[in-house]
Amino acid sequence: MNEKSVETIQFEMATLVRYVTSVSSDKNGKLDRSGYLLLHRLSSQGSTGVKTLANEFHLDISTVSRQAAALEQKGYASRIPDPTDRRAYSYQITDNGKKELAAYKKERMNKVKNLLKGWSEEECEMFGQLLKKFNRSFS
Amino acid sequence: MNEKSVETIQFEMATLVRYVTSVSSDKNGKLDRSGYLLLHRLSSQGSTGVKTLANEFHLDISTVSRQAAALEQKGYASRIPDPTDRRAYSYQITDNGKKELAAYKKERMNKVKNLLKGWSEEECEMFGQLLKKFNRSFS
DNA sequence: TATATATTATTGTATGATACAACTATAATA
DNA sequence: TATTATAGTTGTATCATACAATAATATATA
Repeated sequence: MNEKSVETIQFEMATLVRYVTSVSSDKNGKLDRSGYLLLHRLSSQGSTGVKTLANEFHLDISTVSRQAAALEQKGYASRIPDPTDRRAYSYQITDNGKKELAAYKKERMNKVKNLLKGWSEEECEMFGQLLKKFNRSFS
Repeated sequence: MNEKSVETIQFEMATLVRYVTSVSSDKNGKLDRSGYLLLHRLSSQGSTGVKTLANEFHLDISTVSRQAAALEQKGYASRIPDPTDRRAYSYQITDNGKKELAAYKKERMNKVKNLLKGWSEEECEMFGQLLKKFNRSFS
């Protein structure tokens, strides 16, 4: 394994996170990054409870619990009691949530598109696939 | 611009940040991610004040001020008064800071190396370069 | 020179994202 | 039935960030 490549990846990864972490602070009770990912999951793979979500995301249940509660509070998801297990709930995306998810995604895509100005088609494709592959390796 | 690529990048980027953001919680007063980047900067480009650092990092001065104070508190950097301007200070990495920087970097590299198992040399190289290019586009 | 303005940095306060620990309620098991 | 396991929430803590207010000093202007 080429040390230099690993070094670059490691450093640029930290740098990237610093950039992306800069609070977007859209405010107005809209979606935030964590809510976006959660809502995306609910939208693309259907309703489920916080435990499952936490496992999938490799996050603590308490973290997801709060994120889900925030989504519900904003009206983007609804908390539905499990009829077969009175401890359990599942979160389901609402129509309003679908709208906001689409809007937020569009906004994110515009930002990324802007950063990708001057990139070739191949580079974009490659970058996306490598990011995806890297993320898969966390699981 | 291929929408699909942008969509992938945008989504995987959010996912990546979620993974990396998971609190490492090494504790013990050691380095954290922000301290690592700051110390790296001080090490590779020399001493300077928080304003310059904040500009370079695209962070608020207050954020860097706290990060620098944390480094000083841990003994990894020292706060040196500017002899020509009594408002100003520069932060200089200490020997202890150099040691900790090297140790932290090594630790990070091991983690990344682990995630990169099974990747080809070319993929690693490409991923590093694309991350770098993407980060440059923030500036 | 005296006053006004700009600059460097710190500190107070707030939010987002996360974890761990304590707890409640319910289910499953021995 | 008594114990243990499970789903979820809430309290508390840390890291990472921003914005606003402030202190001290430097620079510019009247």
